[in-house]
Amino acid sequence: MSLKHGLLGLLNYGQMTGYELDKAFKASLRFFWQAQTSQIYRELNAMEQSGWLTSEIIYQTDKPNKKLYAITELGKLELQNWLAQNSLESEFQIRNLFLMKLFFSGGKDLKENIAMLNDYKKRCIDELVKLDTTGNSIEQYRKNISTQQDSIYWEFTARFGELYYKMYLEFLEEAIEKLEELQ
Amino acid sequence: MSLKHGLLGLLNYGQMTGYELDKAFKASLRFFWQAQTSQIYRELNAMEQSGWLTSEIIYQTDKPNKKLYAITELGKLELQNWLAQNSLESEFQIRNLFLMKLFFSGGKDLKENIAMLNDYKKRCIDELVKLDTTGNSIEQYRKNISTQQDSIYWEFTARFGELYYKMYLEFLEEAIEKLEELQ
DNA sequence: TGGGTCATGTAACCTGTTACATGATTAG
DNA sequence: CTAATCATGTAACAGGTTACATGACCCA
Repeated sequence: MSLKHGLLGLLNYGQMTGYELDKAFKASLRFFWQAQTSQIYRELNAMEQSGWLTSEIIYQTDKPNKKLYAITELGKLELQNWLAQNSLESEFQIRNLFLMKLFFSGGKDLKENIAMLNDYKKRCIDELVKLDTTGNSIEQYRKNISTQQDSIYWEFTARFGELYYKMYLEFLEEAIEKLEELQ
Repeated sequence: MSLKHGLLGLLNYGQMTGYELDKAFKASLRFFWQAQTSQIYRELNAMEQSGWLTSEIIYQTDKPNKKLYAITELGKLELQNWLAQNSLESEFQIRNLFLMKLFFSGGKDLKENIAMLNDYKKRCIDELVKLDTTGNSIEQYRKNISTQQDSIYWEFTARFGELYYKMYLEFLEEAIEKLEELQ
């Protein structure tokens, strides 16, 4: 359970509709968790049934009606509990398909592999550029949504992204170099 | 689909039973992918039905009978196809619950958060020690199972692990320092 | 008149997790 | 006598993915 807690975390900042949550999720949490729109609606339903949320339908004439969700006391408790317990094992695990592919790449020829690593390198640089942009958006959110206390933790996660992709880039460059030596 | 391809990759080195695959998976791929024993058996079944594998029952008197799997031509093709196409988007995504928790940690008090980061730091050091040990096991596998061509890619994935956890450690130390300044 | 935004979902499927079951042999 | 190793799974559930559906309003 993780998407549920991400949604709880967002709703703890204030009431939101599924549509808004979807956008907020994709704007702020997308770097370390991904969720389909359909999954978000499904989870919101389940969370309401668990008593973590309440909803209210807002009738609109010019736009489709919407369902505004609010976190309950039970939901807040659940969020606090989740935040308090650090489950080191599960949270430390990596799942990385690129590494799995790389592990089995001995069967392919060198040139193909060098090309592959160069593709990833380009992608890596893209990600670093994107992070530069989101640095500013944290500034904006900070003023609008939340207390200053939160923003330092948001910056931490952004910093992780920066360090991560820099490390990734370093790794790719090193690997490309080693493969080129074999040619 | 990823576990299936990991299993294909292992079976491409030679015939194995589900039990052996489970152990091989946990020995070599566990760093970047995790799988339950029950899931491995289930996937092997599905893969045989797809015609990627064939199986042969080995009758034993002193031990339980076993089912030896071998990769088919179709399976090899599937593996090669998977290796050839690099799907940058999905393979680049991170899923990290620790970061999600950190993102929402503004509500907790400083001391708790510093303690949490220190727990992760300890765990990080543990992982670095573990990787040091597996460095040797690659050496052993290299001689036994496969051609020398493969081993460079195995070393790459181990190197990624090293860089990753060093980066993680650096990140945690930096974050702890910043939080301690706020006290 | 075609595409984007607003807004909600359902259905089917695939993948991953948890808990449980069986039973012989062997090493400490 | 107890725990580990060998060896196979099943069942139920939780979580994630893909494809599809609806329909009004607004802007170019």
